Amino acid sequence: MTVRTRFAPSPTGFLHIGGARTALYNWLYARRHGGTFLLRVEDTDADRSTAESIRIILDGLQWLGLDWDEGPGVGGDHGPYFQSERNEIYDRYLARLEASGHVYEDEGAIRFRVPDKCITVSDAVCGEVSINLREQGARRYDKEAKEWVEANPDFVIKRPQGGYIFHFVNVVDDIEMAITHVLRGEDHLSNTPKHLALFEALGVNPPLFAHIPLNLNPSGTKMSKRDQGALIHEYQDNGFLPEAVNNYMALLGWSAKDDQEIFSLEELQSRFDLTGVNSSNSKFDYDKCRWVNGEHLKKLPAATLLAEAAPFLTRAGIDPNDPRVPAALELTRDRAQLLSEIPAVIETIFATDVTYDEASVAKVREKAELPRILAALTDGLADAGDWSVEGIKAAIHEAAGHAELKMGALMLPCRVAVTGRTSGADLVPVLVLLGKDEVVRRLRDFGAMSADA
RNA sequence: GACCCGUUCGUCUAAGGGUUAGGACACCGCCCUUUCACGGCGGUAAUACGGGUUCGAAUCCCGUACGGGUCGCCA
Repeated sequence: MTVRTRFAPSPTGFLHIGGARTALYNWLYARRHGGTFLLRVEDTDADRSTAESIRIILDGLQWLGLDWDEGPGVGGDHGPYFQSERNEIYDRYLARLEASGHVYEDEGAIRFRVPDKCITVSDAVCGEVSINLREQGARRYDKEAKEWVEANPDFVIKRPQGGYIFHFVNVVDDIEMAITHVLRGEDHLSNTPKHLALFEALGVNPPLFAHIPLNLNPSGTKMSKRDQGALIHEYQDNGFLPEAVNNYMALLGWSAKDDQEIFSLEELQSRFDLTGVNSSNSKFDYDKCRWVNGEHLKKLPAATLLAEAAPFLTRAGIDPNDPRVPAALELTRDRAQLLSEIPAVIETIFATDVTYDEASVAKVREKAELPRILAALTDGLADAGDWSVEGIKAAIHEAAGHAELKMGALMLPCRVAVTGRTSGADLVPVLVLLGKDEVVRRLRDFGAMSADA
């Protein structure tokens, strides 16, 4: 039997990390087993679904690289893939339930007759879970009034106005689309007996269910769209790599059972397994997510790094086509965890004016011998014969000798004079990229500025 | 509130009856680097609690506490 999994988002206007992770697990499972991953849009609630809100979700999946084999834009033999276009199919299934006496009308709505028996979900992650829907549904807790009210355990599957309800369309579509494995959030575990009852009434064997634990925010409550890291499009804006986001999402709720933390998508594909999915909720850790991104950044091929960083460079006023950019980018690999942090590391190379950081300047001015250091540096570098890493090092070394100081004593003043701050990219390569004239000019300017002050 | 699921360092997790309870992020220290980082080494830090079962429990069972979820003519 070929594995068929699906991601079935409802268009809410954003792709939430919880949804994205569900999509990832389904995608990985299908890819791992040579199966089919399909995308179905659950837009039965017409108020919320707009072309725009659907587009955002599709864009998010595309950015992550979670391509679907059937669904919007690619078609397939089990379409249409929008629930809003599948009414004729739902009508047909409803007719079957009517014929077998499983439904009845109640004030215009159609209710499904819930069986009075214990229904057991055999879940690949949670084990066996049993519920009697008739007993469970006989009363309902009114949260506002904080009291119990009588309830009809037979749940509605079609509104008086004609629209079908989630539980019903979800089951019908999983049948029609021949879904074999349903991996979804644990918030659906309590709904699953309803779905099993529908499968049984329709005489169809249910798919295998695997309810995955939820991702919580750092305070331990459900991630809302306001929580840091909740929205996929923000990862893109903030300078994350899609592969790193997939890596981190995979780690939230799944383990390869060894000590590996950094995975390429291909590795994830070959390693992902339901037995590695754990059963308790996890809290989102933005710092670790950043670290994972940094690790991926270090491994990126030069050309890819340039392509990924380009929009961020442009935004910071650096021309990605500048011939010095590839070399400059190499200086950022150990210093930036996000693409968005890259410009700050190297912008001084491309700037026409140095921006001096007050604290950094103050630190250097504490030194009594600063004028002597700057003079030695300026003269030494101006006379440097070979403007290369080795040549510059030799020149600085020589300058230190003339000033009767150690080379280390010159490096920080040089850094502040040339770049404006005490921290940044490896200094000597920066000097190389800057060019001798510019470096000497900056040293002179800083020297003059310090003499005035 | 009823029902369901869960509980190992602050966080993500490993250990499926016998380990000095392992790794990673974060944090702290040392080393390396004549700059800034990376890196290396080391440290602080966990089996929620109480009962069983067993020669032996993080691991199996029961209870309690805590957390999450579901209880719609939302998905």
